[in-house]
Amino acid sequence: MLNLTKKADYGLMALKYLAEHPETVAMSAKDIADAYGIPAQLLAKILQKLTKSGLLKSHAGMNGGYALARDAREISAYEVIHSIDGPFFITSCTKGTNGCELTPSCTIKEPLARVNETIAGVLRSISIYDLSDHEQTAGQSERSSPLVSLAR
Amino acid sequence: MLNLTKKADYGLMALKYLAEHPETVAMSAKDIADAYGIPAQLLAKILQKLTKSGLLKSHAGMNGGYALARDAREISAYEVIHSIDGPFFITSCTKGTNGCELTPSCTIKEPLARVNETIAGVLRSISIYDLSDHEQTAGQSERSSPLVSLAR
DNA sequence: TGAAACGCGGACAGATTTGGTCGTATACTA
DNA sequence: TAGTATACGACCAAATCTGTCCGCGTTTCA
Repeated sequence: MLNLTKKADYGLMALKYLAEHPETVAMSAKDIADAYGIPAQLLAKILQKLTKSGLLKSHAGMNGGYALARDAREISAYEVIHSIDGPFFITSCTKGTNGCELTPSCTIKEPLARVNETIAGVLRSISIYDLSDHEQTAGQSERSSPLVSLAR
Repeated sequence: MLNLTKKADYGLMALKYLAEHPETVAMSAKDIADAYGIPAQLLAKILQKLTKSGLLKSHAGMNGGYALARDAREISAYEVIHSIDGPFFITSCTKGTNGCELTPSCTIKEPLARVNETIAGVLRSISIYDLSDHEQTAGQSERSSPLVSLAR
């Protein structure tokens, strides 16, 4: 199906939300969850993962919560998805540490590995900032660089 | 996890196999399954789907089997995946016919829809022929066109 | 004309993944 | 020390995926 898990969606939404509220020092998992109507405890676990990956900073205790560890422009969708869902591979055989032993004749994964890398590149080129609504819709200044360039 | 299902893998492998044996009039599902060591009955159902989608031609009866309905260059990986796994969307909310009603605030899917379209474009640009081993590794004549070009 | 080889298609069971909850421990603040 | 928040593991339910079984229609060939 080639789709992200709901967890990754939630993670992206949460980071987007944080990016849109830069004035707030920290937002609790519950605040964000309520804003989007997603399960608070589930989101909490997702944010914990993102914290462990270094994308978020956490602060326990009263008035605690989460905040972006870096500028929204410096956090790519790829990092978020990778942190939550783990390394993704388009082919199911590339999963294990050892290639598909069962089907040594699976010669298909070599070409698809390039496709995989292309998709990863696309996701790497998207930042949380790109996802968020930044109202200053002036000229598309930093839109000059192509999102993808794939050479063989 | 953003990966293809095993069925899609199997389907691509089977088409690749057919593309590499153009001299054969028809190959039975069992033949292909044996060649790769994948479950024959499962592959049979996959090939049936591909037949219904018009990517394969089938022939029942003795010495029957499947053959590519078009030239391998004219069948894209996108078509194969789409036939087997159905329409894929990177975001889980874009799934239903109606957007995510539960979370009307899910403003994330709009930017990701473009990513989705990019990935689809990549897959559309890959043909079964690209996957197969075509021994005439002369000059990369038809490799001049870029696989992806994404403008905003 | 009948048997063998093959595609067609639904039903279904087992395995795996995902989504979500609960409980408890820990950290910080007032 | 009470209250609020993160941290983390165990656990369950639902959905999905993988694979099998079975009966049927079709074609070929002896």
